[in-house]
Amino acid sequence: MKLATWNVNSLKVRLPHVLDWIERHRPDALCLQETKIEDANFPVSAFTDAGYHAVFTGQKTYNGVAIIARTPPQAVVIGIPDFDDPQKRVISASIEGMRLVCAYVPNGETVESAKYVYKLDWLARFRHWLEREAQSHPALAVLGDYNIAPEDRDVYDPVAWAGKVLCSEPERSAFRGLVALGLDDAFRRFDQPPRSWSWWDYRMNMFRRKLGLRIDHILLSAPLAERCGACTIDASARAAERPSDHAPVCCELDWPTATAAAATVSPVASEES
DNA sequence: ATGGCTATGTAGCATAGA
Repeated sequence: MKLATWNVNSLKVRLPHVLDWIERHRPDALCLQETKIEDANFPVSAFTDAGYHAVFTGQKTYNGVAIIARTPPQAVVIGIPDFDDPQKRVISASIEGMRLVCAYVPNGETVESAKYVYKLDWLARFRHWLEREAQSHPALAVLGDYNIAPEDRDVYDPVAWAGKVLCSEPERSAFRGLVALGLDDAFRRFDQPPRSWSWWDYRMNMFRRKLGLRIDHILLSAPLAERCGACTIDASARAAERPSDHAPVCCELDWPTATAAAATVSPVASEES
């Protein structure tokens, strides 16, 4: 079972990249952020043709999230319930007996910005909702662009970024608050190369210079975390022609799936069922 | 080097990303 998350920074521009990526990696689910596309224009058939189902909520120009999955996502919920946010940042659904939350956390712009206040308020509401979600869904995965570098080792120049947006203590505290719900940062369960990033600024040749931040994360509840065998960042996607500024983050779980079960069921057994 | 690069909406640039 493979789960992934990728901020594509426009699904219209990045659709060929995404189709190529799912063809090569065959994730069971891929969470997308910054689709920047209205629902009426979502490229449903491109994913259907690739053998995937898609659920999504989007808007023109900004934000927009989607879950692409090999099996039909069930019990789809748009947004954070009881939070009337016009910005399309959250979609959640169930597949293969687990609950997936796809999130695009606000950027915040600068710590002096009103957008930063919105970001912290948004994160508080997100946490409050996830606390209940974790209770009702023991197998919970929260994937997305958190726009938070949790620790100094997630930043290419922690001194220069100290206190800045994405690295400020209130943001890091909010991230730890999510972890405190029993959600484990899958990437840090394993030995990783030092200076692992998921985002590189388009400017100043930051990718070529290997200067970035790790701000895209997969958080797993205990039943999933203990079955997680790997978590990696596919930085090669950032080297593509016309890339997103983010790379996909991917985790593998030892988790039974319907497709795997169907392959192991004998013809006789399936006739009896 | 408070710029730089990319995408969108819209027809010049402004806004946003992080």
